[in-house]
Amino acid sequence: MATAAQNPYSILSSSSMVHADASVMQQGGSPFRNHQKLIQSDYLQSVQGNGHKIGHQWVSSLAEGSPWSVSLEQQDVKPGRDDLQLGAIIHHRSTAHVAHHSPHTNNHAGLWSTHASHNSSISLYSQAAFSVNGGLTPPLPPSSAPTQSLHPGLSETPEPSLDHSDEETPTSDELEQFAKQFKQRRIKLGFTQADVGLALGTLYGSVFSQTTICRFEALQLSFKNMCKLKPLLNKWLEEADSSTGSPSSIDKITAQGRKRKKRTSIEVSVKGVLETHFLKCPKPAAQEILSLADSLNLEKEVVRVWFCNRRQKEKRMTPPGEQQGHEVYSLTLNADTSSCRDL
DNA sequence: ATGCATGAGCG
DNA sequence: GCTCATGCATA
Repeated sequence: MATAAQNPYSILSSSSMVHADASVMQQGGSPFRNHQKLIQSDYLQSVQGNGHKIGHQWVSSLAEGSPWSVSLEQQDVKPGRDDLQLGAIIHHRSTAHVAHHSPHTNNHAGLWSTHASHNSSISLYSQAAFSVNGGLTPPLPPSSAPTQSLHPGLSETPEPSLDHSDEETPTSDELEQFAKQFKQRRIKLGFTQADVGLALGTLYGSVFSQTTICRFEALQLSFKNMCKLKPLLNKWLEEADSSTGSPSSIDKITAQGRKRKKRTSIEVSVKGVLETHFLKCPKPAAQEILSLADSLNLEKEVVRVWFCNRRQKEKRMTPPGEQQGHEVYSLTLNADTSSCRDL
């Protein structure tokens, strides 16, 4: 496990690996507690042919009456910490303003915007730091032999007799297995999650972020989403260990500047309230959202999004409360979800 | 690793 | 205005 951590290039993700490894150890049961529900979804989005969505969408959509007003504000004022993951990419961040938001109640329009800071708002994919190798060239392959298969006896790994060659909808266990294996191989090969995401772009056309790879490995995506990504990751895996060392496409999809609303930080106490409401009513009506937002001194949109995210979280393979291992079918969020009338 | 956010697509 | 896939920014 420590292999990747010794990799000098891995600084940026070493911490996440450590955490993640811990969770891998305690897997056991099927995490698909919402399985039925997951399969029910119908609309298919198919792989986006290209991962380059250069976005100015935020800015443009603003023009047409969105509550957030347009601004050229630079979004980051991060103290130190995050700079160490910048690796080779030189990018310039400016320390503009600090406080950004909500001293008071439901203020619409332009809370976190308004002051234009003309900064070069070029936010690169910082987590993909050494993206100089978008292809399959491990920064520094650890000593372990790459072509070898994963060892079957680490935690338990029953290894279902499944060939990763079929693209038929896998079972939850298969996905779980694959995810676990994928992660182990990935680490052994000396790649970070960000590397993989980038490589997928250079190799197959659709880039993915560190976040997505991470969530895949942790089974934190919907069942369908997992199924969609599996073949791609599988291909990468095959490529990766067959072409260890061979230089590949060295192109890089460098970033784009996209204006994004500063992430709202919701206080724990407030989260508690939201959580409570969610349990009572996971799908509050607009009016309720409004009053809730009002009483919590949050923007309505923030509350609305919070509920959306909370619902989505509920639908993941690995539900919020537990780490995989035991199946606890507690909250059975039903699809119909009529809005609540009494609160 | 995860919280909040965005946007496509769909009623 | 929701769901879903996805990701920037942050802890």
